[in-house]
Amino acid sequence: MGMTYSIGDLAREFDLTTRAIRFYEDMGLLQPQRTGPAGRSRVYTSRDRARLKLTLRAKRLGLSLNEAKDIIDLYDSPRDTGAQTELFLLVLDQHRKQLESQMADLTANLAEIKEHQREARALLARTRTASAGPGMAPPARPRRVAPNKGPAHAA
Amino acid sequence: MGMTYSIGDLAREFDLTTRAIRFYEDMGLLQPQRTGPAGRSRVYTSRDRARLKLTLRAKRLGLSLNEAKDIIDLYDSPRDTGAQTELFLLVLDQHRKQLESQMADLTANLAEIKEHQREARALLARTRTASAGPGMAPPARPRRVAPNKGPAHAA
DNA sequence: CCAACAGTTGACGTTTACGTAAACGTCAAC
DNA sequence: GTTGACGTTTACGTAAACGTCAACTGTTGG
Repeated sequence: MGMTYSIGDLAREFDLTTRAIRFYEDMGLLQPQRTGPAGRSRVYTSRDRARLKLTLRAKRLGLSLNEAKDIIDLYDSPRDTGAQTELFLLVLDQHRKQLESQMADLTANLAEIKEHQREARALLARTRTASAGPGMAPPARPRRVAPNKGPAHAA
Repeated sequence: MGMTYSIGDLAREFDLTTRAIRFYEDMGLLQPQRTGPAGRSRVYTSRDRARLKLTLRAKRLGLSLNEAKDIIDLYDSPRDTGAQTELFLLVLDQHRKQLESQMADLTANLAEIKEHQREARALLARTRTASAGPGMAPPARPRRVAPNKGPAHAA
């Protein structure tokens, strides 16, 4: 509920430096309250924590901090009027399309990797059966070598 | 087969500046042949083109150029010995895990977006039926508003 | 023949996302 | 009463990924 965190708490939890967290504040991603004698220490709410979490996820997806901020701000922006909500939907749709195209990139990349893995495993199997290496190793581990049909790669 | 490209060709095709392409060369991602009188003009093969394509995909997934280079170089590195192939497989597996975790991020993000879309559409529907706006619009477009069960979001 | 256009090599500028001191305050523990 | 852990600000540094001139060269259409 009224859970709060120090800057060190968040740094530990998300494996960040405090420097980074303060930097995110400068970028407008976080707005911690202040406490202590002269209001020098930062206090983070669970809302801050949530924003930080979203920020890091966005980063892992290759977004800049500014892009992350735009999106996250959008998420907790007011939806008082119909117009605001319509705009919200519009932007969401853009964002969604972008993510879906990224998903395509990812899928392609993963497919390529799997193909390379198949090739490499097949190569290993052949090499091992061809030359009985030092230590005598017959069909060591069959490893599901698959039929290997189709061309090497087609980006 | 022996297809070649000028720097401008590639720039147009991939919507890059020639500066960027030359920069990628400096980073070791491309190694075009030279042509012309003093070998001043660059000529790109389809292999260069493929590497460029992979580079851009890696970029879209948030990788740095150096990371991209490491991976792409790995892809067309020699697999002469079993040891090399084993290492190759090892690195591929690392890379694959990373992509799969990114896939998880992406999926989570997409789910959140869809949830927000549902919420926003529901909000719009309620607003529209509550106040008959200027222009008289009854259940305009039903838009599949879904039952709306479960909490708002759970990152 | 000449302008226009694509290409070349530097070299410096810019933005992003922090790292790295320096220099200090505060509080609990020893 | 000082040490250590944690916090603070200000400020400069840096790596990545190009953008943006500047100052040419080569080539091609009119």
